[in-house]
Amino acid sequence: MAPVTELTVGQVAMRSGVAVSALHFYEARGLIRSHRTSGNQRRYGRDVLRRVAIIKVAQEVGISLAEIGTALASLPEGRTPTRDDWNLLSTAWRDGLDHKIAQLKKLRDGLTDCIGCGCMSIDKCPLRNKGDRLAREGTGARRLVAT
Amino acid sequence: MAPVTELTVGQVAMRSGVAVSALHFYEARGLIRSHRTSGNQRRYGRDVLRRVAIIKVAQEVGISLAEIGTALASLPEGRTPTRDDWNLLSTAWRDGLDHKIAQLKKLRDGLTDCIGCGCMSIDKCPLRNKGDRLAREGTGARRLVAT
DNA sequence: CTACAAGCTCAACTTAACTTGAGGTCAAGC
DNA sequence: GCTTGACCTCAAGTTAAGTTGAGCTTGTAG
Repeated sequence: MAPVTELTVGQVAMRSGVAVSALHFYEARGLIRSHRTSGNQRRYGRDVLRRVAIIKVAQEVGISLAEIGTALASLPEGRTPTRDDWNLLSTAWRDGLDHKIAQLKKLRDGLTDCIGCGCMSIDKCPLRNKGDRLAREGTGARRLVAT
Repeated sequence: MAPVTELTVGQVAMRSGVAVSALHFYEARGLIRSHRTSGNQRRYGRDVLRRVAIIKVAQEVGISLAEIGTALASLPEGRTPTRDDWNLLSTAWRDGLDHKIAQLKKLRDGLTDCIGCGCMSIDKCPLRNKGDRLAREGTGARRLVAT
């Protein structure tokens, strides 16, 4: 009964709101997968929509495609992510988000505290030191919110 | 009395914790400035330390170098930023920070709400839609925390 | 059966924020 | 007066996450 309703790239692009080129890109990165028609055109299962949705949400939370890829790879291959899968991922990501929020708050509070002092001394300013510690958290990441 | 104690790039790099190449880069971007010795070497006034500190803090808060440059440009040319100057900048940036924190919180809460639903439908999931709106906030910015 | 939209691949371009390297100069110690 | 380390300039490379374009193939509507 349920006709497996395969989707073309264009359709996925339209329904997910990401560009076709981005879908190609995600596929090259192993984040999504497709099979091909006899004419070499991509066809996607419905699960791709959910995967793309997850990708976008995760990105907004500040997770890199690489990390998203790792997380998605942990899901049963080719299966539509279940509620439990999603549960796992979102919980982990939410924790990361909490962490990030906490960091920003610290920064903001430091900013507030520092408004009066005007020192910004590298050695003495609490804001600077807080910042340094923050900046060193990731391994060699120089991008702002790499993690 | 106060010997104006000029600093070399190397010294600034050491004391500020940023690479020499980064200082060159900031200078090229107009974020800091130096004058040259007869032998064409850079010499910095002490104010550069504060400027660099401001740059780093602002970056951690997710402000781009371009924006930082604009803000710094509004400071009296060549003067060591005063407490009032810093006050102005930090207040403005703190507002941005508050905004960003609020956004992330919304996202986190959406994530929490969605844990059970497992839907992630593009059209119906509140998280997705919230995210979309968020993503469209900046003008064509595709980088995560461009603003 | 023929347009023409939609797909395909692959390479190159984009932006931010730097880093790395090549090739050459300056300054300070011995 | 020479060696060594810090500087200088300028060009090219790097990463992330895609986009853009060229040149070619598919598929579908009329």
